[in-house]
Amino acid sequence: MKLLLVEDSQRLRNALKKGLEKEGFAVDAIGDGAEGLEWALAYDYDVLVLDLMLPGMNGLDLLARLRNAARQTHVLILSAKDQVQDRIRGLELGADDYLIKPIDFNELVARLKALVRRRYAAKSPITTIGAVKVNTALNQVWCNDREVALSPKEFALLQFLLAKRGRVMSRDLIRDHLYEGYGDVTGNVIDVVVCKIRKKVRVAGQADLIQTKRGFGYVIP
Amino acid sequence: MKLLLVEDSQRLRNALKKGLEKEGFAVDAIGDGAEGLEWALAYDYDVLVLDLMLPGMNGLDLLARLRNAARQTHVLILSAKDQVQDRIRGLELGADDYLIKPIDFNELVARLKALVRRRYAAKSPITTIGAVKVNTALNQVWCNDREVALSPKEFALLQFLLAKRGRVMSRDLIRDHLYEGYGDVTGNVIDVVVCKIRKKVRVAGQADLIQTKRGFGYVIP
DNA sequence: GAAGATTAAGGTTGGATTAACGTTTGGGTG
DNA sequence: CACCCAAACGTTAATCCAACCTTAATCTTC
Repeated sequence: MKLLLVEDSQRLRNALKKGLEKEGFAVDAIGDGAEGLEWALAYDYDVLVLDLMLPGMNGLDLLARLRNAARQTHVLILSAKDQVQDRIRGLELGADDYLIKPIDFNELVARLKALVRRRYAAKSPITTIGAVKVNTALNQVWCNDREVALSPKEFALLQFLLAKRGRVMSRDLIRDHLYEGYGDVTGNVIDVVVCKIRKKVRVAGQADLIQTKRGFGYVIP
Repeated sequence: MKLLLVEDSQRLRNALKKGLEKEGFAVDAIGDGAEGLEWALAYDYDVLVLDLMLPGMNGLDLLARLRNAARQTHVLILSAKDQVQDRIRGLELGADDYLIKPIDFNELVARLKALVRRRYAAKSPITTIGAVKVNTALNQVWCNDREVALSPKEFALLQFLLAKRGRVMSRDLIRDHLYEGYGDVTGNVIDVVVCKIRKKVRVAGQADLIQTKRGFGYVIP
């Protein structure tokens, strides 16, 4: 899940980035409003976390211009306790949710996941495919009623393919969704991660959860 | 692959033209903004590479007018590092991608190819012809409600003929689209691929999806 | 130092390409 | 008009190479 974080304070920015990455998000973190808008317009993020007080360009302006460019990216606003008017304005401009600083990290994660779920039109955080059950809210995977431990990256990949279920995802697309920035990651990383997931989530006598379409990419059918 | 390059500096223009032609693009290179707009409107380019700093007409104006004329041509912007505002404006106006000077030529080529791919993939995703249904978004082909697996090359060829439906495509044209850059592909490759597609997508008692116009090429009528 | 992420290397598979040969087409000729 | 021939096209089989899978080693991070 690709996430853009636009936040003034470097302390908070770094802390959030780290925490969110542990939760399986691929985070691009920007400190400047104008630059943030640039990134938001240039790429297709799953969700945007937006502080309202920004140098370069005000958070509300950023949001307005994003919506003006007809972008539907889900946006969660971070605001101070006394910025009631701004918060209202933000929701009017098409923000999808907001949190008041100081932030409860777990609540932030929960709300972000809800937004992502909404984006992919999944009603429930739990998906069951054959003998495999995935809970995207708790980052848990069950296989034949036994929990299997996936690493953050493994889980992120599984979750992404699940969100795009039925569609074949090329390695390029997967890479862009699992890693920050664009196009820098090379090699066979994706292959290896897929291999590991398969090994962990394998049920004897059954087709693999993740199938490969040679020359195109991977799918969960 | 028809490409329009609108770039002020003659040095860069010539260099890019040569390089891109070596990569298999058919390049029209223009140095003036107003003239560039004329060309962009006059022909149906696969992709437009647009410098922002131009004599005659500003690159952003050019882009605005192009979109104003309802042209969907994919546009890649070239800008200097400090032109953040212009870049944002460009993306808002409907540019599809941008690169910051100085340009990494390989990255330029990679991104241009991605844009062209997007162009041919993002038409209407589902086409039905007789008993055959093609979903270009999912890389799937259905024949009599049974999915048939096409290889990447087979799919690319089918997709190309579909995009040009009704028009007879010569082997040369097809080759140029399927084998960008490498140029000298000889032999009967196209014939073989067509044969394979036909075999896979054949419906008893019905004319083949792909028809051959002897001496001219292939069509999907 | 332990878990996870990434790179590297080897083995395997299947698509791409070539080449050879069979088939059709269309026009020229008696 | 029937025939023939050459070029264009169709099909199949064999070879080659790129994509893929897996394991192991190396690099990061906490």
